[in-house]
Amino acid sequence: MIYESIRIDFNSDEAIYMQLRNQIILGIATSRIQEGDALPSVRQLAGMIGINMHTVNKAYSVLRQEGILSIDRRRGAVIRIDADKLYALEELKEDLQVLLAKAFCKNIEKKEIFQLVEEIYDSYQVSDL
Amino acid sequence: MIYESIRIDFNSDEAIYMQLRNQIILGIATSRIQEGDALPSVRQLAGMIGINMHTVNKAYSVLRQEGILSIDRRRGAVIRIDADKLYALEELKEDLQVLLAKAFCKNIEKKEIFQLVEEIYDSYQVSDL
DNA sequence: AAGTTTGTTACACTCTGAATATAACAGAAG
DNA sequence: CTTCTGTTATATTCAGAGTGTAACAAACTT
Repeated sequence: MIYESIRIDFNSDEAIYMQLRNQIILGIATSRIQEGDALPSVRQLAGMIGINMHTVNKAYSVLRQEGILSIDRRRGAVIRIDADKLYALEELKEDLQVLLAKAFCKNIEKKEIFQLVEEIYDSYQVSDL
Repeated sequence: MIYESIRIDFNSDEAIYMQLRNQIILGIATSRIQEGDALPSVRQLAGMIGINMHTVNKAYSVLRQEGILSIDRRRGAVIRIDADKLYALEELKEDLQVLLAKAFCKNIEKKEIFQLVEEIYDSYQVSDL
């Protein structure tokens, strides 16, 4: 993955460590990061992006807690896609409930949502062919 | 809508005004609040839930900015479902990209997501028959 | 007409979390 | 042995959340 491509919006109301976490997850989904890959060290990535070491560390910690990163002392931070789908599904459902409720308020039809999901999810699928 | 049914988790890391905003949106989607309905005044609702007036006011302000509430001086806060779908679709797409990326990392298949979307969205549809 | 309720705004305060900075430590790698 | 790693600790600044009190004009109630 080209870590220089990571862009942080410092004017955003979203926390930097959350933006970083999201971009890493997106990087995995788009296969720019692959399972087993080692991420840069917290100091390296912090230097690349231009933020503090602890901010990167927090993003890694969140990803580790979510079961996406596995931080090995010798290999560094490694992508680990395991299968704790049970909790992930529960979490996804709660997030979708709020998201779809607003979509419903905006008169966005189910067909349009299906199209969106299809479009986005397929863009993740194709990339590891 | 039974506003006494609104439950705020004070131990949550999510802001109170955001929890309230989400519950109102969910209330609309599940037809517990209907278009044209007038919401309680900021002081009333604050008294019901047991929070400050300004917190309720902030939730209303967010909903107003999202084009869901229309605050009229004489009629109070009224549900207004208008059609600025263009921006709503863009926003939904960005949120879905992150959400589905994590789902992809968790090996949640597209079929499972479709089932979730169908289940949730239908629970909104049926309620206004 | 008088009193009440409304949304709105303003100011001040506490508290939490985000982000940064600096520093130190043990373990692994060169 | 030196360098780099993750990790932890302490401290600071800053923004936002939440609450409290107060005031105002407009609208409603009686």
